[in-house]
Amino acid sequence: MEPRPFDVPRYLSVLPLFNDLSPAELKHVAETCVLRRLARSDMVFRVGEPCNEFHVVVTGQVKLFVLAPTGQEKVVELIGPGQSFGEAIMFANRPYILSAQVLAESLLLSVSKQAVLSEIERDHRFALRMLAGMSRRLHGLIHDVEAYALHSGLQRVIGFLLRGQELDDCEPKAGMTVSLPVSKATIASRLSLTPEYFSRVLHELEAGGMIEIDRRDIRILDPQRLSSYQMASA
Amino acid sequence: MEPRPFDVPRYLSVLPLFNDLSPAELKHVAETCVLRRLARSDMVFRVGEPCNEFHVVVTGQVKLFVLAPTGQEKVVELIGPGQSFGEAIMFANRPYILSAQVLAESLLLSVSKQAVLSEIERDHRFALRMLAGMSRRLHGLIHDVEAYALHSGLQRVIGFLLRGQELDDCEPKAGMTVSLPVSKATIASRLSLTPEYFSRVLHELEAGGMIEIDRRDIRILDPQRLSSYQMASA
DNA sequence: CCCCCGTCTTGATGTTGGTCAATCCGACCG
DNA sequence: CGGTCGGATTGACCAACATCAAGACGGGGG
Repeated sequence: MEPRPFDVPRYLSVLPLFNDLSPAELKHVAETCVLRRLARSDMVFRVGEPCNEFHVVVTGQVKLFVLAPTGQEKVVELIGPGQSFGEAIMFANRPYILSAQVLAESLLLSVSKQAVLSEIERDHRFALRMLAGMSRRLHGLIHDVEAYALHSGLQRVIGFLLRGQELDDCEPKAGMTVSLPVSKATIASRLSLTPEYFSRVLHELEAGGMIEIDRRDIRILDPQRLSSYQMASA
Repeated sequence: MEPRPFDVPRYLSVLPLFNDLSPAELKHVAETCVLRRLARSDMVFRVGEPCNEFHVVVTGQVKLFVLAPTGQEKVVELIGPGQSFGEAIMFANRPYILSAQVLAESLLLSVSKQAVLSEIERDHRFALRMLAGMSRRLHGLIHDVEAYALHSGLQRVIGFLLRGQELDDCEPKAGMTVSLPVSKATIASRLSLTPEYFSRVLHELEAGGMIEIDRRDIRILDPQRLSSYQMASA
C-alpha cells in the first residue's frame, strides 16, 4: 500500500486529547510528530529503552506486555485504533517498564515529549486533559487488579465478554457479537489465563447455551444468564 | 492528645509535590487544607463517593482497598507517613473506585481539588510534578500486575521482604530487619494471598534459615539465598 | 486438491494455593 | 493471676487452574 498523504493535524484534532487546539497549535504539534507504518510483530519499544514520546494507534493493534525471565509473557493492555499509549510512562523520566509490539499491520503516530511539554506550558487545560487521561488509565489498572484478586477465571472471561475491553456503554443486549481483535492466546494472557483454560471456559459457556463461538466471533445469546452465572461463581 | 498547633505551610513545603512553592503560594494552598485526626478503623472515603480532594498521611497508616460483593477485600495499596493518595482519582471527574480506611490513629491533611487546579493554572511546573507523581503510581501498579500474573506466592513474599514496599535503594544487606507496619492479614491481602498461606510461606522461609520471625519484625538473615530461592521457584 | 503451519481444542494429570476448623499465643484488664 | 479477645498458626482436605502431550481444524500456497 502506498504511503499516501495523511492529514496529521486533521487526525489529531479528532483525538480527545487535542480536540480544542487552535489550527496553529495543531500545526505546531503535528510538525513534531512522526507517522510510521509497522508490520505485524514489529516492536514499537522495549523494556529499558528511554522514553521520549508517546504513541497513537491510527489503524491496527498493539499489545503492551511484560516478560518473565522464563520467557513467559503477560499482556498488560491491548491498544486499538484511536487509543494512545506510553504517555503514562513518559512523565516519570524513567525507561520503559514494558514492551510494545504490533499485532497487525499498523499505522502509528508518535508525538514527542517536547511537543507535549511545550503545549502544557502554553495551555494549562492541556495539562488537565493529560491528567484526566492518566487518571482513566489508572482506573483501568485498578479494575484489573481487582479482577485478578477477587474474581475467578470464569468471572473474568464473562466480564470481558460483557464489557468488551472496558468500552463504554455498549448495552449487553442479546444477539450482539464480540469480535476478538487478536488471537485467543493473546486475550487469554490479557486475562491472566492459559490459552487452554480460556478455551475450556469459553466452550463451557457455549455448552451452557449462553454464547456461540464461531472462529473469532462470539455471539452473546443470553446476557442475563451470563451475568447471573458470573455472580453465582463467587 | 491535644490538637496542638501544626504548621501546615511548613509541612507542605517538605513534600516533593510542593517543595518549590513560594511562601505566599504555600500559604494560599494551606488555607484550603483540612487537617483531620482519625482513629483506627475510621473511613476516609468509600467507593462511590464524589472526589474533591486528595490526602496526605502526616502520621499513621491508611489502606486503600476494594470490596467484593461477597465481603472479601483486596488491599490495593498501603499508605504511610509522607505519602499521598487520591490524587489519581481526582482528575477523572468520577466517584472513588476504592475505599480508604485508617489502620492506626492518623493525622491526615486533605488538599482541595480547587487548590490543586488553581495552582496548576498558576504554574505549569506544578502540573508536571503532578503528572510525574501519577506516572510513578502507574509504574507501581504495573509492577503489581506483573507480580500477580508472573510470580508465585512465594516469589511475591520474597520480593516484598527484599524490596519492602517498592522503597528505594535500601540495600538488602544481611541482618537488616523489616518491620511490618500493619497486621499480617493486611499484608497478605496486599500480596493477594490468604493469611494462612502467607503464614505458611513465612515459616517455610524461617525453616530454611533465610529469615527469622519475631512478632511483626522479620530479620533478613541471608539475602543472597533468599533472592536465588526466588529465581529458582520460577 | 493437497499439504503445511499456526491456532485452537481436548484429555490426563499435577500443583499451587484456598477453605474450614481447631488451637495457640501474647496483650490487655480486672 | 485467670479470663478474654484478636491475631497468628497448623493441619486435613479440596478446587481452580496449570502443564504436557496429542490431535483437530482451517486457511493459504503451490
